[in-house]
Amino acid sequence: MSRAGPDGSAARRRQHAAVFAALGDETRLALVAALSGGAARSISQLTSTSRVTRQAITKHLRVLECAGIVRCARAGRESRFELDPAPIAELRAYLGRVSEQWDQALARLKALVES
Amino acid sequence: MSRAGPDGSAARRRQHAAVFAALGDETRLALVAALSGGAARSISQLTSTSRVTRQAITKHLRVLECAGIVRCARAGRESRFELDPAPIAELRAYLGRVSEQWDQALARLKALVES
DNA sequence: GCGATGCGCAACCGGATAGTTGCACGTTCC
DNA sequence: GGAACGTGCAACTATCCGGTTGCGCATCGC
Repeated sequence: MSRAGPDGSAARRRQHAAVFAALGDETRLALVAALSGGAARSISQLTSTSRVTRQAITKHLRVLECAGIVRCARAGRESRFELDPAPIAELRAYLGRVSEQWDQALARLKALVES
Repeated sequence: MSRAGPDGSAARRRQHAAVFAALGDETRLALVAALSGGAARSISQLTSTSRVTRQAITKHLRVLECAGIVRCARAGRESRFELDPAPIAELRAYLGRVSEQWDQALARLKALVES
């Protein structure tokens, strides 16, 4: 398990797992989709299009914030949340490294068979 | 929340969430890394490089299998697991759509400011 | 000032999950 | 045949997670 994968250190893997886990929920994925439009939205706004309580949405937003996927800025009496695409881009790059490693393995196998 | 994001239907979102959740664990991420080399490995092999029990590894492999990330094939007395890169590629594409939507929003904002 | 709005905090609940241990069964190999 | 190996199944525990409710506080608008 400590074999060098497409991942860096174990700490890096832990970080990736945290972001994956944050995205591993339907409601949170919907929040990300709602925020991917670029506009910052308040908790109430994000709750209005959902079927669960404002508190539930708040918890989900905190999870996303801890994973770095989302940033919060207080504006008057409302908390406006905004997407931070950096962790998402990092995750995408990570998945790309996994796929790449897989493709290279297939290519090596193919070359071995054809030799 | 039902606003059209980079996601398709709600069912599609549910599926994505399931795969994200499957990857949202350090141990499972390590398993994926170990299997990304292309070779199929038995449970004992995968356990030997880990600090947890074989049973724990087995459970994690079942989770990955349910998410479609991994396939299992019985070979004699051992179960050999192999990576299926399709869901990972799909997730990568999904993250790409999120980033793209974000970039387009930024571009529109920039155009608006400069007009 | 006062009602309405938006939020945070805390407690609580049910179900999922990560992990362990113990045991039984098929398979391989000598 | 018998020992060693690789798995599967079941039970059990502790913890985490998603969700709700209730309450209190700050802020905005009239």
